[in-house]
Amino acid sequence: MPTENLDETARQILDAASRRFLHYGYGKTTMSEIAKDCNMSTGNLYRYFPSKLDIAEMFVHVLRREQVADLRAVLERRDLKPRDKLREFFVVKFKIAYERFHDKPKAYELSSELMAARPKIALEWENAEGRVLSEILLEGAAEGAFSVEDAPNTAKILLDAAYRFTSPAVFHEGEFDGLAEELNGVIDLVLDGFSWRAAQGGAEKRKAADLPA
Amino acid sequence: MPTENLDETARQILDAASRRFLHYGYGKTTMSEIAKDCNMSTGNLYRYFPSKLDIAEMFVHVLRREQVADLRAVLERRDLKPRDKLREFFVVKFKIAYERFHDKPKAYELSSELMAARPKIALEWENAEGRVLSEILLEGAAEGAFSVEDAPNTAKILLDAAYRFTSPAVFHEGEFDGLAEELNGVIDLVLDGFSWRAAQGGAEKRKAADLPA
DNA sequence: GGATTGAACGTTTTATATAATGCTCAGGAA
DNA sequence: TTCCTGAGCATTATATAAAACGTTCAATCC
Repeated sequence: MPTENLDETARQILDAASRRFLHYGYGKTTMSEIAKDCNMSTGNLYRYFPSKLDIAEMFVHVLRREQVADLRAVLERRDLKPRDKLREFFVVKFKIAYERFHDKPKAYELSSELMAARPKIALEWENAEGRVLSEILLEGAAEGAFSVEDAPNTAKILLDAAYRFTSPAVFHEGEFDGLAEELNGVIDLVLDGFSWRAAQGGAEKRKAADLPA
Repeated sequence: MPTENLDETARQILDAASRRFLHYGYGKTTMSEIAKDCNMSTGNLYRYFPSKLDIAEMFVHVLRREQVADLRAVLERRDLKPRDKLREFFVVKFKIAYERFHDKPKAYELSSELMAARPKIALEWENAEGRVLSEILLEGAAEGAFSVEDAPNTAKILLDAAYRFTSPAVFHEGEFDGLAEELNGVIDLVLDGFSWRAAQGGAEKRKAADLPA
């Protein structure tokens, strides 16, 4: 997905659309409004974007790049050990989801509509986050703090375990503090799981023999 | 919530309503249809239920009692050790959510509408499940398999960690096997966490000193 | 007198008509 | 030739009218 190598006109269109998306929402901004903001005709918009939905896709692409950058910033902090980075990764992700939902309801609505129309781009985003998390895991493995057999898969499992705190479809009211505490509880348990695996000298595999016939 | 000590007429109403709810959905079944099925007037329905929504509430109450009974059956199995009960608890809960969503879409829709109108009853249900899970944890603690400081709170944390696999708002397609595998990955990690805590001889507390200033 | 009815009320849902929107493309401007 | 326009088309959204619905209660029945 290009976002720097955009024609200047395309950037102008994207900016105008973004302002209206944030203020009025996707459904309430029209192509002719965007065109008027840019002093051009509706037809000309289509020389830079195939459709209105593609403008929206580029818009959330920019938003999400910022989010992934915030998460990557956690990875690059020098003052945190891998275990603390792991916790901080999810705290930041939780805050992003919570604040987005509460402060930018229009952006949330836009994301929802886009996900419904373009399910695939949700996967790309998850993968980008998973890659950052994998790097944290590998760093921890290198230092002996974790014992990670398959970093991408472990990252996916961790993202699953924290899903409750990062899925925007879930938040309801001013329950931030309670949720944050529960998230820390999950992270505590997960970190203890890693401690156990590290102490065992390797990733534990579930033993099928333990299950009844 | 009473469900056995129901007037026979109330039971008749509930049965008629349930059939229509499952077949046509909540919105598409009318009070006059229910009344006609029971050979009575619409007015008479209100002598047994305060409103249509209360009939729906009783309907899902019955459904969910069955689900909690399925979960409690796991607790009472003699052939499973506590750790396996914990895994089985979540596998059963996952299957319930998945099959409900795929096989009984109308019941799912009904649940959603009821949750929107009566948010409190979702909490009751969660608490009922949490109680069963707490008992599994306490059993494990008694045998030394787990080290659990606060069983209800730990149960809540575990339910959070498995939220991805039990929230009906999440399922999309025939992704059952993949999700089941990920759920087992989460359980593996959680069980390793419990192993660590048991080995440490007590529930680990997160140390604030570990976090940077 | 206690149990039941069904017409009547205010509200919600649905059906319909009307306006607005996303997008295309033949033609004009640079 | 290259870039741009805006009227026109099919579709979607909005506004409005009509029907149906949940609920109540005075009248009716047993």
